[in-house]
Amino acid sequence: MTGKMNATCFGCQVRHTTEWCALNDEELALLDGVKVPKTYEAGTTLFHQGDDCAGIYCISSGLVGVRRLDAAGNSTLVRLCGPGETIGYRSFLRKSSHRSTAEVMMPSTVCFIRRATVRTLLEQNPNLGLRFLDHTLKDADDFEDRHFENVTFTVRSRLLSLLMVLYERFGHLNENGEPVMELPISRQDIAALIGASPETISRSIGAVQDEGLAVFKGRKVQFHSLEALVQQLPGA
Amino acid sequence: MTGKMNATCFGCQVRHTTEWCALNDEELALLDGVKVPKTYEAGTTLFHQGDDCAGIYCISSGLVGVRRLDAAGNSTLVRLCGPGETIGYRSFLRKSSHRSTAEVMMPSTVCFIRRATVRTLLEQNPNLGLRFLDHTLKDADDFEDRHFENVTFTVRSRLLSLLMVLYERFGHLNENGEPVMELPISRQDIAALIGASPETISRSIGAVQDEGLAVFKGRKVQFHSLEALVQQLPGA
DNA sequence: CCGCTGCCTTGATGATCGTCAAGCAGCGAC
DNA sequence: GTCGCTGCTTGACGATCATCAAGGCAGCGG
Repeated sequence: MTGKMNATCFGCQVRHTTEWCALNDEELALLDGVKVPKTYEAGTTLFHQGDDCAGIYCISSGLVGVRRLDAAGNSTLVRLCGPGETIGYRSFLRKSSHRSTAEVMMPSTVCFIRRATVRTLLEQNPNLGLRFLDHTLKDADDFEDRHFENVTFTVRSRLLSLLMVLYERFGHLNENGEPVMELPISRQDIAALIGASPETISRSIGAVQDEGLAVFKGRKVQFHSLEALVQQLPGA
Repeated sequence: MTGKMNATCFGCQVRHTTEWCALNDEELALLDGVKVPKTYEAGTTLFHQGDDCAGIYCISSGLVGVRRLDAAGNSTLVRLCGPGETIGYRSFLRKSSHRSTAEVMMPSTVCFIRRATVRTLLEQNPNLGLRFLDHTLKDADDFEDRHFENVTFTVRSRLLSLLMVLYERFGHLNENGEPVMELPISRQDIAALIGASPETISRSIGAVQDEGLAVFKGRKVQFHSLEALVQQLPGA
């Protein structure tokens, strides 16, 4: 079942943040005609690691997690993608199979665009290619940053850093004007994201709580002061 | 001083592995006329973190290290670039300042190409843009892999992995048919690359040696058997 | 030849973090 | 309700790793 509001690309709320903002009306009509929008419930997988890349996915709402399997077969959350983000595009551009698994983390509506369609659009509109280039450049820089963080930060710092990133997307002020957030992912996934064991994360959260920076109740977090938290991050 | 052999792009040994393989003879002549080739000795820095991106650098021989400064001001080696690789191109494409410092690690000859020249070539030849896209895609995937490695591998595994990567570029068989290699970087830089302290690296090297996998003497390494070493890497 | 300096090693110690195991809270199924 | 499941927490322990400090060893200038 698909929500009425996002049924067409023209009405899509997040289009201007995606690669597709490079398209003109005619091209957008083409895209609109062949895209496959769908709402998924949490737990669904869009594609599996090793699958052929059949096309790319454009998230219109919700949250999708990208996972990778290690040598032992354990699935590790590598990153999160939200509304306005495109996934599977790198495998598409490299004409290779998927290097990771995409799993829906929250109820989400996602549009699928077949490989052939994207190719046609890319040939018609060179600006679309530049958008993909921009996206790839940003991804490369992001991964470089995260690699640097993992090497130079402690688990505690990485946790605080992740909390701030999540807050930017999922946080808000409650009725008392206090910054609060509902964590979109489990502690196990938090652990995988920052490269630590779930137990260590649990203890780290406890420590952050003891210092009065935030209060955790299940997946609900209430921060005492965002400024105090930012100050604790490496780099002043 | 510039070596005679690599004085022109047409004679450049590594051109077919660079982005410039997309250029036709006419475009190559343009590039050849304005490029600035130079040989640097070890220790020189090509550009500093935070500098404006004046153009891109194409390594024709030698080795260049990419460093980043952490909050405390320590410089940590992030990656190595060898002949046929282009550096500074992501800052150029994003029209931003350099996110890292490039330091010559071995005597190297490097060609500098001014920003305006690259722009002109990009406008003339769309294939060149595709080459840059490919390079960026590869970089993004590489960083994703390394992030995954850092999170899931131990220091020992990361060391062995790095040794194999270095061997592919700097290793060879000696007169007795044994695989040997001269390490291009210091232990401190090895430590930074894999995210560990120099002391831990020293001890890790000792352990690898005790197990008979390799013998280290200063920067000289002699492997007992590459197959045995590969088997020790995670993922069978 | 001496002393210096940078780089590497080694040892001792403690902090951090992973692992194993048990207990607990929430939650849906029945 | 209560059973069982899953995810989270806690404790105890050991392995790993960083830190501090001392010493060795080459290269180099005096």
